[in-house]
Amino acid sequence: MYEILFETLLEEVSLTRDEQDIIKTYFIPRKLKKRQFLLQAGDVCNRITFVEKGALYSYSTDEKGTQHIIQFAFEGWWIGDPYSLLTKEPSKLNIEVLEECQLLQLHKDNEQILFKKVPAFETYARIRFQHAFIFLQKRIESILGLSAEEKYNYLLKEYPVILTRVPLHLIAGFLGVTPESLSRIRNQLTQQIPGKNSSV
Amino acid sequence: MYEILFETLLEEVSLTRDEQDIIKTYFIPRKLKKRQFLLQAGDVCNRITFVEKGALYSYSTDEKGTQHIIQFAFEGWWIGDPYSLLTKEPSKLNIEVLEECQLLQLHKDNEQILFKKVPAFETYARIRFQHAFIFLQKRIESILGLSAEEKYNYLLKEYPVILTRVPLHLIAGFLGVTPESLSRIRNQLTQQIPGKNSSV
DNA sequence: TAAAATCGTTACCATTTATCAAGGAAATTT
DNA sequence: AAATTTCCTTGATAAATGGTAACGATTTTA
Repeated sequence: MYEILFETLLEEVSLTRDEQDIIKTYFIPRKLKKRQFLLQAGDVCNRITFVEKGALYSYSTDEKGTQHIIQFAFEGWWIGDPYSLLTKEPSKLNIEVLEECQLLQLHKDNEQILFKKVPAFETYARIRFQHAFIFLQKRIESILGLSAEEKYNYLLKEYPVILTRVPLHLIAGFLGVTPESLSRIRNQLTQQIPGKNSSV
Repeated sequence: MYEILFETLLEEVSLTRDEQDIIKTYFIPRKLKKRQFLLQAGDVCNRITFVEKGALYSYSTDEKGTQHIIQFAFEGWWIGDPYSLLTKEPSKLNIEVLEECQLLQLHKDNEQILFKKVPAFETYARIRFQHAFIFLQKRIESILGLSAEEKYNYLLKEYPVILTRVPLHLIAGFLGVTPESLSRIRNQLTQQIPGKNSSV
């Protein structure tokens, strides 16, 4: 149940058995089925969620009904709405299940308690945000100036796992293009491959 | 010299006089003039930089020579290349001075030492990355699905300070549009304003 | 102060991407 | 198994944005 969590934590910090047991007591397991919501827009987010198994994604919906995909989350990833968590304002995000999930949730009050009891857990939190920040910075770099085709290729190269587990119209929402455009791009790409490199 | 730094830190965590003195000893002051580089692509970034006074920006340059603006930094902000800092790989970013700067730099080894000596400083680092993460998440949300005009209006509303201190072609690079497009957008907007709301 | 570089704008045309509409394949539900 | 929904694709057209070039205005440099 907590295998992936501690694998993930131990990649970044050292934790004694005792510390691991303390941490364990504050995480609450939760199962969700496909299409269920972990968070609905309008609710305040007050837990961070670790994915032991399954897949989810967070998104906002604009006036036209277009989904803007903020994040996907698979095994070993964290998901939540840090803005709502910080400000206590109602979230503008939905977090929805893509594949049946085994989750571990930590209430933000308990997170603060854990920071005190297990300083290494706060170190982990810092490192986690640091990584998440880098991830987003790279994503922004990939969004700025890249054409839709280049963005898709970037995803294909850097995060192929997303392509294999997420429907294309959500990937379109992640890249900021329409599903139709993404479909056309993929069509073009497959037509380029067949006979190796045409210029040889 | 360290006024803004401690103002900024004390907004998030408590620090005794002693702790403040310890922190002070690890930060190295540095002055840079307009157009000088804090970091050049190819160099490894091993310091984080706090801006006491002035303005800088970080960017990458693609094959076509287009600048992708990653970040601006003004008084009270941090700047660096966290990816290069983490991986020790040569940075792909340039960090250049926009307005003469008074900076405070912390070497990453000293940052680790500070985390041990002053735990509250690590707490601050966590909070800082948390805020930075939220900032980027909002930026991504604004980039996805928003038209160039909407992106500009978003910037105008949320970060007007940027508009007042940064040349327009850099703002274009920040929004991911060409300077020409941004110019056209601004032109359209000024033509809409004149007689209040035309539908009244 | 003269020369050079930077910055912002505009015009024209090309390209990319979105939008609207329709239809088929596959998965899910009944 | 039939019906429904979801997912992906394709075509035709419209809208948004980019690329190139040229022009002053301003700032910086010599």
